[in-house]
Amino acid sequence: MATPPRVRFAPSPTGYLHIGGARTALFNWLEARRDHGRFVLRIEDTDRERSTVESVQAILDGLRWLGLDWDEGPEVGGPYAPYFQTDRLATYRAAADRLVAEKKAYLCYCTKEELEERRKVFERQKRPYKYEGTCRNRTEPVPGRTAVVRFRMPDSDETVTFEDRVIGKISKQSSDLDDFVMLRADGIPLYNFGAVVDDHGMEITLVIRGQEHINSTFPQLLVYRALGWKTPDFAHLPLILGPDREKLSKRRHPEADVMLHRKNGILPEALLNFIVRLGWSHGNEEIISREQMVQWFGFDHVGSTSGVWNPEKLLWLNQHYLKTLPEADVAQRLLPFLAQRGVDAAGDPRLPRVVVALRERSKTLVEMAELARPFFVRPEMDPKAVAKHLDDTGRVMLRKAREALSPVTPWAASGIDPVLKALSESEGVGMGKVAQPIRVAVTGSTVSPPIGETLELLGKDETLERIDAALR
RNA sequence: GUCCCCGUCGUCUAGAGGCCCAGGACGCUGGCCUUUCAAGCCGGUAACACGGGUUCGAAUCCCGUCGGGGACACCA
Repeated sequence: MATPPRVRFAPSPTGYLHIGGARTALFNWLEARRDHGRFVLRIEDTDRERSTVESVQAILDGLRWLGLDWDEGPEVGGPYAPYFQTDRLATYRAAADRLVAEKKAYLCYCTKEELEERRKVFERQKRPYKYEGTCRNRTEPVPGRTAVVRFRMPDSDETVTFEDRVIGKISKQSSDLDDFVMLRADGIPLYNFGAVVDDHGMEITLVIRGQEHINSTFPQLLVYRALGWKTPDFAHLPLILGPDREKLSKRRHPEADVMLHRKNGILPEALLNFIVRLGWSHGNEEIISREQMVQWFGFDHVGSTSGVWNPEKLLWLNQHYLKTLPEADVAQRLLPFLAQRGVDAAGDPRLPRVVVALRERSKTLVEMAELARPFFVRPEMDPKAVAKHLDDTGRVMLRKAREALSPVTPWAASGIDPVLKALSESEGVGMGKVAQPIRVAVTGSTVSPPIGETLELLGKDETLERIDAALR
């Protein structure tokens, strides 16, 4: 507690920001914000085959959309720069050289083909693969080959243990580990080495990551020890599972894409709220603002059981935020969704009122935009709605309604509703018989806010014109 | 297969030995409200994986079984 924590989110830029990554980033961010610490963003771009600059951008965009700002990292710099691993190769080389000199690591000349061959043999024998140490005691280079650097596991078996902030004590036998590759021949580090060198170099005090990394913690711990470095604390977060109960992955779960949710009209507030409750809780609280998260967050209430993605709850939260955020704010965010549907409502004074009228009937901005469209442009008519409500009797009622409506002034729900009510009474029919034909005539569908409100928002001229058009 | 982690309603979870014949939320569902669709309000449904211990007492501690997931690369 004495020194503020330094935490980091270290994604590899091999695709868009996914939900699991976003949640890891969020927990790191919360930990840093709560405790006046620093949130570092480091890009682990050491997989040159798959890393792309587009992915880096996609990840930064995703984090920004969620409002997870980083104190150090790409585009903002910081005292431990650079923050891209491929810009830090000299550091890894130096650490690796030292380990080799101290015989805690060694040069390995085995080829990938040879290793692949051995791996197959192990597989056939149904034994877990482990590097066999072919080069462990080699003293001379193999001509014509370049060497990778391997970590030398302890000769005698021992128990490697650490105290996880979420799970508690976790241990493993070192004999279950093998001499893993730390550095490729071209000097680019592999995860278990690069992460350690950087976490130490960047003075990270707490490593927060997903449970899929528990097993890689053990070799990393041995690297810290070999280098004589103090180890950070670890907190392994429970996994997020897809509906099939398997780890949420880009390959099989489209909902793993953070930006897909944005496209689907989900608000970042809702996504964050949903994600934070997957694995963390604060009593019975369900609706949790960003400020409250920062205030309440702590690892004592992070659970250790995996959570399943639950789209209905996300939608429920989304509607909650749609209903409670200031309407001007929601209106602003709705604009691009309207634009996609050919509606330019920017600056239209009715927009915030339309938002208020629609937010309790929309779960997403997409739904809201669709319901909002008829208020700004002539709608296409839903044939089923027309057939049902604008049949002969419907049209007769619509004509009468039009006559009753035309003298109404001023044009407001408070004046419109009594007129329609009176009509339904004089005709001896329910309000539905009166309102539905009008609703279909002006919005093209059977669903809209209360009829008086709908007509008021639409305006008198537009209302009467649409009724006339429907009557034609 | 080996190793690691996990196991409370369908789902997210509260629960840190008696407050629990288990609470909240989403979903589903009955009702109310109602001019549509919603929203809202009231009610219902549904869980401590199983078996042994420890204890006066266990969802909570220990062991085992079963189940689920994760990791086993010159990916991260």
